[in-house]
Amino acid sequence: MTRTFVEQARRRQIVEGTIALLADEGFAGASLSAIAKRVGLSKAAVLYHFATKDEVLAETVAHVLGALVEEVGGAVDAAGPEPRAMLLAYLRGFRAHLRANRSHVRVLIEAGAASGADPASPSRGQNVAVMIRAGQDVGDFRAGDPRTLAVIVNGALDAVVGEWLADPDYDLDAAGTELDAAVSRLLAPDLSGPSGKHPA
Amino acid sequence: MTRTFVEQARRRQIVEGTIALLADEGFAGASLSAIAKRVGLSKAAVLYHFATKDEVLAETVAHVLGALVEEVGGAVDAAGPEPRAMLLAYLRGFRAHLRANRSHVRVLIEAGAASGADPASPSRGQNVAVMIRAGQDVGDFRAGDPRTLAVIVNGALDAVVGEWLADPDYDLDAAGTELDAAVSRLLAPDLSGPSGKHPA
Amino acid sequence: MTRTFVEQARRRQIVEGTIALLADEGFAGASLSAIAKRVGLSKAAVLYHFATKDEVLAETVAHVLGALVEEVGGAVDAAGPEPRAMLLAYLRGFRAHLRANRSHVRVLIEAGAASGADPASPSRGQNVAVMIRAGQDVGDFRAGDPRTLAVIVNGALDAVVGEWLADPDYDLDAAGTELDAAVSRLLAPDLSGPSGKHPA
Amino acid sequence: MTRTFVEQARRRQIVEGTIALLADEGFAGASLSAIAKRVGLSKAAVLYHFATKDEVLAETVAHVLGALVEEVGGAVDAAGPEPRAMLLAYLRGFRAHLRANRSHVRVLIEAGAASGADPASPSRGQNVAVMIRAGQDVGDFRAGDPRTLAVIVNGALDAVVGEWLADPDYDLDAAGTELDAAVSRLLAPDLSGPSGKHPA
DNA sequence: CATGAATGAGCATTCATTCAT
DNA sequence: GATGAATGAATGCTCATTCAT
Repeated sequence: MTRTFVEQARRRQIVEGTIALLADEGFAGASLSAIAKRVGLSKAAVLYHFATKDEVLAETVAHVLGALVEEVGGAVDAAGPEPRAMLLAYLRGFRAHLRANRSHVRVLIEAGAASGADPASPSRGQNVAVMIRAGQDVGDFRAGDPRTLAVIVNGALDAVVGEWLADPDYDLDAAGTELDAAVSRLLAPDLSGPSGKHPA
Repeated sequence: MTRTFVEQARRRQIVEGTIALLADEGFAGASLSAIAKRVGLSKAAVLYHFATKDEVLAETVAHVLGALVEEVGGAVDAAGPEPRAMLLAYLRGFRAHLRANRSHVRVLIEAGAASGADPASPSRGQNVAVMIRAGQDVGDFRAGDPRTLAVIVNGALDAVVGEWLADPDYDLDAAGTELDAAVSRLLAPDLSGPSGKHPA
Repeated sequence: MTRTFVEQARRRQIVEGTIALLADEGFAGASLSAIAKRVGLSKAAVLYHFATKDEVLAETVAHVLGALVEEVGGAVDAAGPEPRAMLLAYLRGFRAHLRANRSHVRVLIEAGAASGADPASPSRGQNVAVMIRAGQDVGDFRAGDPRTLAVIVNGALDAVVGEWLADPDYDLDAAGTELDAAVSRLLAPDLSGPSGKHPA
Repeated sequence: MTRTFVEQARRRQIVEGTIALLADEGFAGASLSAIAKRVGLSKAAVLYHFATKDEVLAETVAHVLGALVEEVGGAVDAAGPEPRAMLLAYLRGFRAHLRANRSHVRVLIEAGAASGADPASPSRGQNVAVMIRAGQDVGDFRAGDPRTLAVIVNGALDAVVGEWLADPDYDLDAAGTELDAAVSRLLAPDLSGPSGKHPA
């Protein structure tokens, strides 16, 4: 179970190469020999460090997801405890992380499309839903099913990043500003009345 | 060039089977023999009706996309010329079509993820952008880059449908109502001033 | 066994198409569907007239061979009975027939290469050998193993025609004149002595 | 680029097996699995050493051709510089090499029939033509188009070897002696006059 | 007579995986 | 640690042939 330092470095190296390969060719083009060639090792060497090709891919996705969660999670935590600020930090941190790690985007998209509905683990939706519910509780956000609102917010966020991936000329920062405003508006409480209570 | 009626029926039957298979296994599992087994034919028989496996997949995607475009496009056109009504018809028609054709959803998702950014052809974003711009011109929608707003709306819409695909217990109708409201809000013009002019 | 007139015409038509196809693509490219397409029939229609694809090919080769034997044989018989004149008629008739039926050449070459050594049936060599032996008996040709001399003459003849097939600019008539001279010389009796007697 | 010694041995082994297979079944029967079975490997193993089945066949033909050219070319060069001696060395060396490598013959025949007109590369004819022209220049050979004379000589040579391939009882040595005599006669200069000048 | 439809066998090739070294 | 060698299973596709109509 305990891995030597060198061993960990080799695994990391293989994962990095796989990310780069996935960014260029997608999962469909990620054969074991393609991975090996990218990393500069033999196929057998890759399978020496990983039991299986699927393990390589799983760890690659986990790594991408982990990096995202770590950075974005940190930013969100740092922005606490007001829900509005946390949600904003989430939106901005998410975009910032992927702008800085463009090659991660395709991994996330295809991993999401292949498996469940949500690219970044099922818990992503839940985390955002929790933030939204908290905002509703303090009256920052309007009423509405938190789960669905979270789905909407995440969907919009993913779509903006995806558009940038497909078209590098697309201005992600400008779009991000637009997105922040849109999320603000769609979650803004009604002017009249208290609302605040979430139903479902 | 002209195909006999029976021939068209067979092709249709193969396409339907492929849709069902893709819904269950995704593109990665859609080998020719899997398709053939699903349809109840031999591999060679499938290739008798289609020149190539890729042609089967292409026609399948085209069929799914065509059905979507036809129904949703019809609903939008019927909703006539006010942009708000058209956009609402788009959101509702899209959900209604996919609720009635659940197996189409995964085809759209994976087809979109594989090719460009947008599942339903690049023009989907443009069509929605045009509706949004029209709404801005008549003062129904607030200012903001139509392209990004369209990306946001479509992203939210896709995410809601995707959530329903991943979790059949998810109440798509309730979520849809929530989504309509959210889109309304995020596009609603500011109370003060006319604005209405789109920048980019 | 007895075939109707129409039936024979259809078979002939298929054979002609196959000859043309073989001239263009060779045996390797002569799939049943390629044959059918060339003739303008369905695969099934071809197999209605012939039990088997191999039967099509066999009859095609037989037809090509038959045409050759008939014309050349006629010319040789007409030139008789002097062996020298007959052999000359053979050489000229062979070239003339293939110059007039260029598409037959590749059929003969590939049929010969695929099966035994001699393109045009094993008996071709024997017939030429008989002519040579006759010439030796009357003192027109020098001594030497008739079988080998026949092999040499036929080999030279085939090579000249093959060269013309490979290079349409090659002057077959000039080469033919050269060949006739060469054969004359290589079979010419020695000036001194009687010889004439064949050994083996 | 550089291949290990063991790797070269394996490739050679596969090539040898392919030669044997081609001798028995011809190109038409040389499927990859037939090759693999002959060598005692799996199909995948053969494709591990060669990128492609066509590469196997190409290297096989190249090997056969190379061995022929090397041995015969060496014999011809050693016989130099008189044209008559060189041509004789060519005829004898060619037969000797193929008598010692019977399995090569069918490879040469079918490779030649498949591609251009001439089994052993287009340059074979040219090389012989050059020898003939040289002999004409020194008055050893009679006048006549060197290209056609080369075609005739090579055709006769191939035919003799082909006859021996088809009938193992055929006495190749006796036939070779006969062939040498025949070529001598057909190229012998006229008794009267010098001639020697080649026209075309 | 002729064909559209269908199929099983075979094709070359790719793949993830195993193993001796 | 790492790799070259090898393989069985699966891939998309072509083929000659069958058969109901």
